[in-house]
Amino acid sequence: MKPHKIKTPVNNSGTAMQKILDASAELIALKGYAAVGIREIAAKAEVNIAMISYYFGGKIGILKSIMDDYNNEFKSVVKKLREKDLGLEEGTRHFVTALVELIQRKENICKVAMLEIPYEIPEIAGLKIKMMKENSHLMKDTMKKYFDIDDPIEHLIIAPVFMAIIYSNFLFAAPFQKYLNVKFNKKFYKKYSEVISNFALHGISGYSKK
Amino acid sequence: MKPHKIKTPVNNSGTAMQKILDASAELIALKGYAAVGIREIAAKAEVNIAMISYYFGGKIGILKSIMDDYNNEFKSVVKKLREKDLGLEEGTRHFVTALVELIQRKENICKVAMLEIPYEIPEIAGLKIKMMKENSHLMKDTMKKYFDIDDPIEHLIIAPVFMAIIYSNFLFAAPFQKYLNVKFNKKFYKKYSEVISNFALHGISGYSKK
Amino acid sequence: MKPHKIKTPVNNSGTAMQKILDASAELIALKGYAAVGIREIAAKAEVNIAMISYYFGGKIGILKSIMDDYNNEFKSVVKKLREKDLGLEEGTRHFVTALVELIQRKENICKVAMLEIPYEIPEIAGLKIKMMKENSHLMKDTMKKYFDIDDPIEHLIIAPVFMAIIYSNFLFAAPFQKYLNVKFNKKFYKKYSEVISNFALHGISGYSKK
Amino acid sequence: MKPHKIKTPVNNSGTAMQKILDASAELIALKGYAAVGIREIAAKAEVNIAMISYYFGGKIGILKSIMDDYNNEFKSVVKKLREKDLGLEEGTRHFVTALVELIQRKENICKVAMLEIPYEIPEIAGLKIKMMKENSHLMKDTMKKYFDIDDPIEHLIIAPVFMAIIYSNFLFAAPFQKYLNVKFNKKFYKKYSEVISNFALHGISGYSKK
DNA sequence: AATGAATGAGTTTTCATTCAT
DNA sequence: AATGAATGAAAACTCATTCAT
Repeated sequence: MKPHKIKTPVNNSGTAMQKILDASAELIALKGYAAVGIREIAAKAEVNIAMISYYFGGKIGILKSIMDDYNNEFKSVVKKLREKDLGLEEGTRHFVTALVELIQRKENICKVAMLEIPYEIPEIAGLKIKMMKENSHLMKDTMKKYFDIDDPIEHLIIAPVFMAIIYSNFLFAAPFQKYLNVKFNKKFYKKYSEVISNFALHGISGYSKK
Repeated sequence: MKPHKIKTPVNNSGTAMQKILDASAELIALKGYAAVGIREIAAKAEVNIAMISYYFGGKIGILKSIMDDYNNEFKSVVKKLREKDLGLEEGTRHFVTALVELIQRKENICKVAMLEIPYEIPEIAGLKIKMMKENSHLMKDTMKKYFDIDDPIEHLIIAPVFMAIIYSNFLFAAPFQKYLNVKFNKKFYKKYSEVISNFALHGISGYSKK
Repeated sequence: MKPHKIKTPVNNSGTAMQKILDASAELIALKGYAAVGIREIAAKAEVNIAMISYYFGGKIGILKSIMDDYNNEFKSVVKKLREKDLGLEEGTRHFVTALVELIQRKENICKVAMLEIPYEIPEIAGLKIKMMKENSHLMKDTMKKYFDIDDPIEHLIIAPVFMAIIYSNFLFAAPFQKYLNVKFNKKFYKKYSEVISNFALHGISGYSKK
Repeated sequence: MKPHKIKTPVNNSGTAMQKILDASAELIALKGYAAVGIREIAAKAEVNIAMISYYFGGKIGILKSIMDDYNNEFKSVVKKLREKDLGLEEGTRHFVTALVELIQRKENICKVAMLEIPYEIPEIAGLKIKMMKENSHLMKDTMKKYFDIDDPIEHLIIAPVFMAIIYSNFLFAAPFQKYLNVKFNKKFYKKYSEVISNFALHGISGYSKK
């Protein structure tokens, strides 16, 4: 298993490389990594099957690429947020909005990065865990400023709750979009950001410092 | 593809059938349905490969079995809750507690049933959607009693949020249990039920009728 | 790459396993390991392709099996020879005869084991080197009894020379058998043993102790 | 398959062509023709993959080139030897020395030419057989002058024995050089030529005319 | 002369399933 | 009820070659 240097993705969106990434993200988001074959991907992307190995060094390279993409996007969101140094409420609303915007823009990428746990590549699995911990700490620090939460267990509960709320639509509704007679369009996601932010802020308020 | 009547599962837990189900649930929860092979299952369950086709009529039969199991459990939870006819707060706490208890008891079954969308068997996919809609309606009716929510879109947002909160640990923390130096034991899940209930009740309180 | 326990070869010669081994040895002896495909092997052996993975855990397992077979045979030859405790001349003749007999009996196995160096499986490559060293030592000890050879370099030259002589036909003539209008039959190999033995004994005589 | 005229090799050793040949010979000598891919060759030679088809008309062209090179070298050795018209002993020593020198100088070329039998290109396979026969006749004629060998079978045995002796190191020791704690350097090969010559002359002496 | 992208046939391996016993 | 052998299709991947630039 030789290490394949994944060619740096030039996002010229007509590119074979980009077409593969797009097709992959869509299919994997829908069916899961293992259930999608490279033939299917190649067919959807309208490229030759061999291109996948050529560009990504194998099927798993695609997943790696997607994860990297998401990680970069997510880091960028967090970084921008920190620079602004907002208060609790505004900070929460900005965070939610930015994340929802990201989800809208790269829905498939986000879904794949969230749900797939690539045990096959410990390198990525490790990266994912690392990010999770970082976010967990970030959230803990933020919350300590505003809330009376001492129990480490509660932190362990609340950080995932936040992520789950934000991703809720997208985990438990979006997959059934076509059966639900709804369109998850811009307008919807605007509303969504608001409702989610409200819910989160009220939800956490039980702990607010007197 | 002849229709195979799955043998009614006699839950004598030493049974080949039960061993297959247990092994399957664990593996599928971990890796996803498509990523698990029946050889792997047979090996873990310590039964002969051919037994799987024999008992379940094929790999997909296992998934069907798991889904059915979850559905029955979930229906039972809802039924019991309805019989009790509790108020909002107590009702919510009971619901959350019952669901968390179910997750503890049948973690793998729940995870598989939640996350796998078996497009391959429209019959099950349909069933899943049907259940989702039912629950959505149930939740909508309940909420209408207590809250000022008119916008159908908001309902569409809030129902998944509830599910997401309840499953949050389990989606965003449990898979990394061994990396997080935590034990998700009974004590943890007791706390978890409380925190989640509080969060949900506070979260929704923004809409509470004056 | 999971370690596959190669099923213990039951040499019932009608067996799928044996048919695969026979076909493989013949083809690999002719073309070399890398040049032979498992489809070709399966076709010649008249078994299903999947049987190769089933029995040998993959193409490389066949090579391993062949090497093991040869090693056992060779060890058996050496062991028997040692038990007899013969003098130089008789010992040499016996050794050559036994080896030539082995070559006749399992020509393809011998050729493959001699010429293929399975770098892909360090385990076997190592085994091969180990055997080579053992034989080298054995030969050195034997020769010290009868000959005046001190220079370690000369030992390093002479041991391979012996092997080369014995295998000469088989390396530089047998592959062209059909072009040479000869039949390498029993009668030929009887003569061959004699000539080789004579040649070796005379060849080494330059070093004989006065 | 159009006939490709291989560009006449200009042995300027920095040339892409020469780099390909060097890399190929080394790799093929190590692993065998079939086991080596042109990508591997191109990588080692540090040229673009397409260059191989460009210069050699395909992978097989490389092998052809190597074989031709060896054949020319070998013919040159034989020709020079004939011109000198030496006696048995001196002739043998010269022949061995010249061949060993050739092996030293072009080890990989020799090994490839000796061991690879390119059934895929009948043209080369035929050439190889033709050379083999010529050498065989040459040797037979030479030996008839000095030895009492009538039996054609014995000739068939002895010619390969000679080749095998000369190539012995190189077949049964050189591949394991790094495991044997030896350096096969100039000094070694000088000794080697001597020992081999002695061995051959003594070996054949059993047949010497009274 | 030289390159990187692209191709399609080829490779080995794995899959879920079925069969004979 | 239970097994180990066997199957054929499909999986991912690699190959030598060719093309446009």
